[in-house]
Amino acid sequence: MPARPRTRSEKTTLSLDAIVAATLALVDELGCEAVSMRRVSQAVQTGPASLYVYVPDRGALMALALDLAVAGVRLPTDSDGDWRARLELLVDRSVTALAAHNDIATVGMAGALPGPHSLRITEEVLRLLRTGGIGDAACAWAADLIGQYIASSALEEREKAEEAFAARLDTLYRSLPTGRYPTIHALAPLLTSGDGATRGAWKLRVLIDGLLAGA
Amino acid sequence: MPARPRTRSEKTTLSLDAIVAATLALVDELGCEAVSMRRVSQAVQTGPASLYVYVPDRGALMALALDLAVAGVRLPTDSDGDWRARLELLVDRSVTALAAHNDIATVGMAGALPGPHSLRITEEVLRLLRTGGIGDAACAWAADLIGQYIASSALEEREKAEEAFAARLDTLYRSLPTGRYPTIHALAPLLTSGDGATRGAWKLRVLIDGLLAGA
DNA sequence: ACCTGAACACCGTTCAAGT
DNA sequence: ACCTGAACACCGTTCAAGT
Repeated sequence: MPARPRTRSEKTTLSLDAIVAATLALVDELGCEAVSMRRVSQAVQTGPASLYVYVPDRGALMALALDLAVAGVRLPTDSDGDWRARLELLVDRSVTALAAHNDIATVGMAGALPGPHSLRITEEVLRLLRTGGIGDAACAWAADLIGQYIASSALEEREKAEEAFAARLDTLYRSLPTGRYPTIHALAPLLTSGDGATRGAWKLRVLIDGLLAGA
Repeated sequence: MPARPRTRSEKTTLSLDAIVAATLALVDELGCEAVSMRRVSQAVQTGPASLYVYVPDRGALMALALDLAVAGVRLPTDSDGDWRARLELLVDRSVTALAAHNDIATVGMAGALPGPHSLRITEEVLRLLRTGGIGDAACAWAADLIGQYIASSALEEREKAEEAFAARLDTLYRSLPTGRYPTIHALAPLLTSGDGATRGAWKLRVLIDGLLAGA
């Protein structure tokens, strides 16, 4: 076989998709804070300056990675039940998708504008709430509340260090002076009990119950 | 008058309190991301290495600043009404305190352990929920949910750039293709309507209604 | 004993220069 | 036209050396 006359060896052509995918993979591995433009550029085999051809700055790149994290979320279908069952399923899938990518949800709370995949989920949340007969203004605010819930819960449920954090919290609670913190002390076993999914389902139920109570 | 024989000129003695206060002031001014150990050390007139005598690392310093941000929150008293009114007041005060310090709430979501002032608020939230006759397990999970709500809302309501962000969101929503995002398009005016406080009060009401519905 | 200068191994971003 | 080396102005953290 003839020697291949490539100039760039194994190097894949640079593209926005490749850069964003590499970014998300690094977030999975190292967490958002440790993902630098330089590390991303290494992962796609260039220098840091080359990334700026595709992306205006680090924040925009992280926002793209956030949107990619949520790209695979499937919207519930008719066979998934009534509007409420479908809403709970959609929210749960969104939390799971984000939690699977370490602390990528922090990007959303940092004030990035939502990308197309996030918007697709927001659109469906709003549509389901309306199907449920919630008033328009309440839909708008409820979608906001649900968005907050998704981001917070994704952070709480993320795979890396969830149980480790719970254990540190538990130790803290038990070490607290009984005099100043009697209730925390009394409820300490409950405060860190249950896995993320169970707590999440409970919280989401509370949230929707509250919505319906006010309607 | 005699020449003062000071060696260190105007320099205040270094102390943990001074360092934490300087850190929070810089967060107010620049935002968490831009607050570096070097800038803090400048503000207290030393070199960066000196901070490590008082604090193990940047994360711990930010956690102390977070706790300081919430140190001034007054607990509601008997004259503030029943448990629910008092809970709503306490949560509102906590959100306001955090929102007054730029994006300091991000530190909480980044997984810092709660400091004594945060714990004092958690203790009172739990106590009030119990007073309301909520079951112990529900109290524990509800306190968690309320904590998430406080941090998220503080970020949403922070003074810097709240209205600017709402305007950017509004522009985005209106620019969306009607075909793919009909509901967002239809509700666009409502999605960014209302000031932070109004939305916050509404959300908190929903949350507690939901708690009571499930009890 | 307490403090810190200087160094190490990093950052994000820009821009002149190269192909 | 597209890409990037090299530089600029920063980082967090450590530790040997000073007082």
